[in-house]
Amino acid sequence: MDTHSNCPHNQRVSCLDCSLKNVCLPLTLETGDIEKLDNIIARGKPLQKGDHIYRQHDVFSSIFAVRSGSVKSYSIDEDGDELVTGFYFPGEVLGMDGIGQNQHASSAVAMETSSVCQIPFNYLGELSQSIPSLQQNCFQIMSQEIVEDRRLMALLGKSHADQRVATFLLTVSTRKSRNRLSGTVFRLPMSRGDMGNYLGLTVETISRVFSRLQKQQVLLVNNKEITILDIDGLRVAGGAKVAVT
Amino acid sequence: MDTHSNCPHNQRVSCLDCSLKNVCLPLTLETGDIEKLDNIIARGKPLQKGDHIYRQHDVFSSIFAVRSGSVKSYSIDEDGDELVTGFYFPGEVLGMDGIGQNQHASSAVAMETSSVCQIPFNYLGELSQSIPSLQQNCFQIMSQEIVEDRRLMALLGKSHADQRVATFLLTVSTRKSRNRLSGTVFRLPMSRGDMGNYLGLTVETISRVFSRLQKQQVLLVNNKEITILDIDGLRVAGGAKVAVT
DNA sequence: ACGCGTGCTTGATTTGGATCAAGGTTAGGA
DNA sequence: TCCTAACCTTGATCCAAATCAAGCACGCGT
Repeated sequence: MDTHSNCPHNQRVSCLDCSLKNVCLPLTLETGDIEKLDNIIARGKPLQKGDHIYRQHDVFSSIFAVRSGSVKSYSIDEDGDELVTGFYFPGEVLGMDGIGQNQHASSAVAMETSSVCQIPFNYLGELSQSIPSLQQNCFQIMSQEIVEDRRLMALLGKSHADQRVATFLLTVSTRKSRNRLSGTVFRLPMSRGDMGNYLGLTVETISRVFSRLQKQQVLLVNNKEITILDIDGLRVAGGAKVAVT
Repeated sequence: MDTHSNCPHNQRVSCLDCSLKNVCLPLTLETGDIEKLDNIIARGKPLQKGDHIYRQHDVFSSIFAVRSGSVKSYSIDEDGDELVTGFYFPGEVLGMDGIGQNQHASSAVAMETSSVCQIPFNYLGELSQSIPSLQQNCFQIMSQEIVEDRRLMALLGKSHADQRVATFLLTVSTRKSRNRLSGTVFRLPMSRGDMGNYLGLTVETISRVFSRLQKQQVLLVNNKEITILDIDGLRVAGGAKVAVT
């Protein structure tokens, strides 16, 4: 196993050395406190595409932070249908939907080779008792998740197909940028099916919207590789008013 | 002002005496800890229909628990459209979407004469440092909010009008029952427009679904008064499989 | 009590996206 | 390397809910 520290799937990196420390859970922590957090975090070996991090109804014990790769969360409803509930990129935290019921409300699976940090929740709770800003961070991350879910609900409730897809791409773009990656040229790790499921659209509709946006010179689509040619055009497709200049 | 303790809008009730203590924030607290929580909670005079509790973009400082009446939360999007994000009944906590950005992501308004308990969040955070189960409760309430938002997202993403309305009514029924109120005969405090907005449907569709369900002898609708005649029928309309007996 | 406005219901028409159908492309395994 | 299965694209048709339109009922303030 490669332990060279610049390997993105490296297991041994401490939060202190992690390139994500400013976007992940340690967000506002001081060096001493990061070390304490560091001690409770477990880092498993890299996950392969299709490997599960946890499964729906598993007893809840930890939350997870994505270090590299990407993760999809989904649940199976009463009719046996899959329901994609979220996508997670490096620096993002997942699993918090399990706290309330003490069991995971969804399953989480790697969409590509990925590595995640496991943060045992009872230790995190205890640690939060002595590090006020860590407790604050936990509240903030959960609150943010609520805000983003609300945004998506709005999108699902009142937007048309083009707007949903455009907004989704803009969201992904923003999240990639936050990790200092290109916000205009990126790879979408999920299938069209998963994207459609998440956005409440069929595969066919997703495909058609991509074709349409490409015809309008807004996007360049090459399978999963996306190039945003005209980000304002995408915002307009997403429902934004035309800039009054 | 009436201070008689059985008045539902009474300002002076302590959490200890409050009929909601088993469904609200004090959920798992011990008597001594409830007293500590009690000391930080402010109880204003009753709100009239249309009074705001907080407004979108206000600086965040407190979360609120509904004591009586009912509250609607909504936000205004970039196009100036109202977007209903939730309804809150007695014992339910609102305002947690403001923690992440330190400003409220939505506005909250009383849908009828109501009273709410104001819980200053910085004191609550401090108190949580010394009462582990209170911290745990806060995490649980937020986690539960995420789970419920996910459920609604699923509903908005893949369900038809009848299913959305049926599921919504079942949710309200469950929440009324939790407060030891009738789960089959109740008043919907919101307008058809707000309900439609929340469910991603138009007023006309809401109205038609109600008529349809009434024709099917599943509901009895009298303006805002709802009587559920056949709760299994409603579950079937909500997409449940027919019971195999 | 009356009048007015807001909110609700019902009907007719339109439309965006689902569904059905078929062919093309890509990636992974033998 | 080829084969196969999963995934993606494009076209044709259908349908559920939006939109447009009009009348009704309830509650509120004077």
